[in-house]
Amino acid sequence: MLLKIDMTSKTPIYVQLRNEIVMGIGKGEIKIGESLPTVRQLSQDLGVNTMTVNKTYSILKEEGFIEIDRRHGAKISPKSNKNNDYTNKIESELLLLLTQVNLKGYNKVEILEICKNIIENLNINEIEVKV
Amino acid sequence: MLLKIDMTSKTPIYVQLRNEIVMGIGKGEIKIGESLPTVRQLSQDLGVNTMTVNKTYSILKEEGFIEIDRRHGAKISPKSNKNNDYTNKIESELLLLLTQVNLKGYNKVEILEICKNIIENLNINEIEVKV
Amino acid sequence: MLLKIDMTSKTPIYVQLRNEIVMGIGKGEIKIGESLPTVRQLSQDLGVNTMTVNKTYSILKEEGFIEIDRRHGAKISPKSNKNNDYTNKIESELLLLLTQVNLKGYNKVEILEICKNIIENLNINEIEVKV
Amino acid sequence: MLLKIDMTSKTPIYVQLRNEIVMGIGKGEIKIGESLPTVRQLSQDLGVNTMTVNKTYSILKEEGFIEIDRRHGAKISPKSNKNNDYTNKIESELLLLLTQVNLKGYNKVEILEICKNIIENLNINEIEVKV
DNA sequence: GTGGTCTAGACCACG
DNA sequence: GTGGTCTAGACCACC
Repeated sequence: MLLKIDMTSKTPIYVQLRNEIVMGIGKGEIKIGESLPTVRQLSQDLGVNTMTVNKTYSILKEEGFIEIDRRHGAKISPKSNKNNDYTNKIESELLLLLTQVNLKGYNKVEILEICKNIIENLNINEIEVKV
Repeated sequence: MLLKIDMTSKTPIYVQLRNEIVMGIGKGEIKIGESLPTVRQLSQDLGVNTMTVNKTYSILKEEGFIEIDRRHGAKISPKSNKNNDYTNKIESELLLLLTQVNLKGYNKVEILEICKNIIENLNINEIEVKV
Repeated sequence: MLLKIDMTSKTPIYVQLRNEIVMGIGKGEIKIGESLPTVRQLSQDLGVNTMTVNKTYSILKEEGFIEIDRRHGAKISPKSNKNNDYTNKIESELLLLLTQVNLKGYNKVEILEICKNIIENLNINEIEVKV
Repeated sequence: MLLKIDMTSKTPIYVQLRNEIVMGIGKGEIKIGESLPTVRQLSQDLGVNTMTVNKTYSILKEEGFIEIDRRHGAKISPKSNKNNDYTNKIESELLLLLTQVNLKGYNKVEILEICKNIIENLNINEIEVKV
């Protein structure tokens, strides 16, 4: 999995890193049960502070994407509970996003098409097999 | 249009306000050509500084959602240009979001259903009529 | 001469109007010695305040582009003195503008080409004949 | 780089500052990759508010002249994308400016000479080497 | 340390 | 009347 960070982005580094890892899991580049690099390793590779990577891992753990095993570091979590709070939050973000697409001049059919295209390419099978 | 701000949120006030107004336009609560409250009025109503509201309006103007008419203040913009940069940005956010939904255990059909529900309730007709 | 005003522009109306008239003179759409509309007439046509048009005319007079004759209104001035102060001001604006073009990635040849194209289309002959 | 602000000018401080910095980059007084002073430092040196400098930096960032690196502050951007919207805007300003020079009594040859002089002294080579 | 956000006032340009 | 600019402080998020 290749992790790219833009130091000049407005988005905090720890958020970028979190997003990249989530995308990596989604794409199947890193599989359930596999380990993430150690905090020290990753921070060195990226040239960022260890605190930054640490914060990223804490968030991923909090969100249920990874589990932190004291002995073996951070592993991709096999659980994928449908968490209502979390899902609601994402749905409201989705609403905001699609509203903007709407206001930018796309009609319902076009917006649905955009969504379909994205959904088609989601790496869902791999995950379902594991679960 | 009811604008609610969470003072304890981590999200900056001016961003919350921007999002609320975009949603308000999307829902048709405020229509194209209508005026937004004056900076002073809104800042007083919300109990925030005028510069905060000012910044919100500047962003909305920059994004093309409103226009500032020197004579009559801020109005909802009738323009809805499909801007490629902007659309690409939103699409990548959409990808991230749907990946998360995916990882939370929803399959393709379910995710598509979520999108469909949201799209159904978008207030597109009203907007098209106005344009 | 067609004068177009954008009420939602960041540029003040009286400046837009001043610029449009200068361009009109430059293009030869209105010739030396001819009259501009009265303040009242123009303000009514454009749907702007008479003070606004008044301010535009004052500036044009100040800059030497028009002369205001109490009996016959505003006429395009036949004089075109090379005023050092004014020219210096324009040159520094020119420097700023060309510097930006430069920083946007155009080289000397390209920038010169841009200038040449614009200069070619200036309506200089008409003016020189009049003088 | 020496930055001079005219407190009595009609031009907003943040615009003056923006122009001065663009000129500084153009002249090669500050080179690509180098850092601008911190917001606090510069605001103190100039005797203006931090928010004023902040606004200047935001605009320069928006225009692509600088990048804000979370770790090291504001740096001169190596990018120099030819942006069509931006270029068109500058070209119409150029047309207005050259029309004024024209109306002030300069003929085509003289105007071209003025442009040539300015272009000659643009610090283009330095920039191209750096890129 | 950095930039980002925010406040409670104020004054100005514009129309 | 409107939005735009500015100040002198403050606190926060990030690294």
